[in-house]
Amino acid sequence: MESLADYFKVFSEPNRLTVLETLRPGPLNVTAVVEKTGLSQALVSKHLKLLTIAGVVRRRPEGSLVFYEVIDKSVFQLLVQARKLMLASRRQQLDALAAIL
Amino acid sequence: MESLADYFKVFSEPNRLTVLETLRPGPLNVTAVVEKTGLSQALVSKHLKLLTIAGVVRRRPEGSLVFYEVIDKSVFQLLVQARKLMLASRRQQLDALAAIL
DNA sequence: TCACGTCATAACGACAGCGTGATACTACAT
DNA sequence: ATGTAGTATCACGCTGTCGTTATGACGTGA
Repeated sequence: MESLADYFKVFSEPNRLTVLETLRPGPLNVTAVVEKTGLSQALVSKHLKLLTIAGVVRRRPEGSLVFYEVIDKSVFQLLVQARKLMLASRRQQLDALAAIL
Repeated sequence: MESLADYFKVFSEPNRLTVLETLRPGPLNVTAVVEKTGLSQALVSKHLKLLTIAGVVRRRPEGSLVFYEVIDKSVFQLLVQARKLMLASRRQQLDALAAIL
């Protein structure tokens, strides 16, 4: 996680966001995430690894299972704020369009 | 701007963030941004176009110049919050490392 | 009209990241 | 020991995007 851009990059992938959302309610092991998301196991593992490296998620082996959980739930605040800005931007664009037409 | 991931993608590029930061104090024309950032003119134009499409920035032609300005300055709030989370994540990682060693 | 400064776009090569299929690794049960 | 379920990783093809160079388009002043 060198730059701020790299940090944003973590959340710039739909499937990765899906995985992250899956962990919102609480810790899950890999297979559970696979089932909830419908993504392939290899892909889920990759995204979880990336989220771990990014420090967003914590890895906790438990027997033969590996549980992942969100370290700081305030990341979801970031998602919320981003979504708000996104929607506001859309409105801005529509207004600009209306001004032209 | 389909998904939330796409919105994050807007801020996941170092040079694009640099351009955006340049516009923080106020509107600038393209050449001014080029000079402040040291990036090539073509590249700056591209990033500005993307930021415009994303609804982050507004394009305002004025004579032979084209000024760009940030529409909603609360995007910088997003950047700040992201940076905080990023730094917190780093601390988490160091703590985890220390626990192992 | 011509030249010039400003900005946008096209075409291209380079590279990173995604998703898949196959395979390795690990813990546990039989 | 062997098998099995769960997880990680490798190798690969593919697509998207980044940055550059070159060129096009537009407005302005001589």
